[in-house]
Amino acid sequence: MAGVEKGPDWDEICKEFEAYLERCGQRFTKQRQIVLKAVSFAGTHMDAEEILQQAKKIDSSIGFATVYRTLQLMTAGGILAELNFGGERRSFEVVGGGSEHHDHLICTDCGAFVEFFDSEVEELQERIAKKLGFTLTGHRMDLYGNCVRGENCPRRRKQ
Amino acid sequence: MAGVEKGPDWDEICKEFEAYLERCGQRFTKQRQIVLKAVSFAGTHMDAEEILQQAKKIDSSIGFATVYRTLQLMTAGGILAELNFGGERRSFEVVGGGSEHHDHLICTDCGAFVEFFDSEVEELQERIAKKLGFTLTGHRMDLYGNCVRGENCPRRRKQ
DNA sequence: TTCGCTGCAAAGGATTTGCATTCTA
DNA sequence: TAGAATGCAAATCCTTTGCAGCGAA
Repeated sequence: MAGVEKGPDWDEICKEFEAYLERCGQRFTKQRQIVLKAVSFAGTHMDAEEILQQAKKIDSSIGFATVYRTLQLMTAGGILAELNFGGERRSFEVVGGGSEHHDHLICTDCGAFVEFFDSEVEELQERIAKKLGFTLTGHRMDLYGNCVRGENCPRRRKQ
Repeated sequence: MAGVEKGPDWDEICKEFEAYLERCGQRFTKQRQIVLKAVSFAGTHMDAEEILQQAKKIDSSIGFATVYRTLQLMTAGGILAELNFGGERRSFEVVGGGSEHHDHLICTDCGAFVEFFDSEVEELQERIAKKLGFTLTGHRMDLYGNCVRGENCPRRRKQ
């Protein structure tokens, strides 16, 4: 069943990151909290620039280095996933903190963006991996298409 | 059914690129042929550096600029698809010239790489896109997992 | 007091661009 | 011959790193 994703729970995600940091003997500093807050803020994927801007609203002294270092940590800790949509710059989205896994559907005309979850896809992927002799640990699936708005789409990029 | 992909046919892919260039009022130059040859050579994805090296074997005077410009053209023309596997540098693979579409399965331990095609996946994706009000034009699906070789894998990166 | 963390600035790497020259239709 | 395409080098853009000072256990 295709449906809409559930957002991450702040407390849970916070706890998760803190636990990861502790496991690595690292500290859950003010800046790391701010970056975490910044990246969960939008509820969708953001690139480093956007995350920095958001973080700066909370503490303007934060710099790129801290943001990048924190993003790396959070990705390693399974709090964030890294996304790359064709040609665009690297971006990140929350996958920890009880946020449900989802895939993406992107309109190539206007950039409209839908996140969805489909259990059939998940099962099928398991079966495929198994058949090919792999133990599945993760996946990403991006669908590209044109949204219903078609030629009337206000954000349409090309005619 | 999961299976192995079919490689591109050189004549067909050549014709396809030439037709695209003609449509855009551009020329099918010697260098563009060489880059095309270079990227179809390996039969799998290659990054710009690898493509340049391959191209230089045919004509050592070719430079990065030409390679990048040509890759961009070929991607726009639907001859190549751009790939980004987590964190690694951008790479490209042939999707035109009658090469069959496929998805990827990557071992996160050793980098083992399998290309597969599964018609159930294709159908399912169509259904999902339709349900969400999109006309599907393309997709990519990457599965991550651990290959059978497990701890005995000679190329294993981490213990 | 120690060791990790931060911010700054500089370094690094990949990709793109400007320009004079060369090539192709 | 005109407009494109090329190769070089310089410029950009994104990301990482080095380092001195700051902060938390």
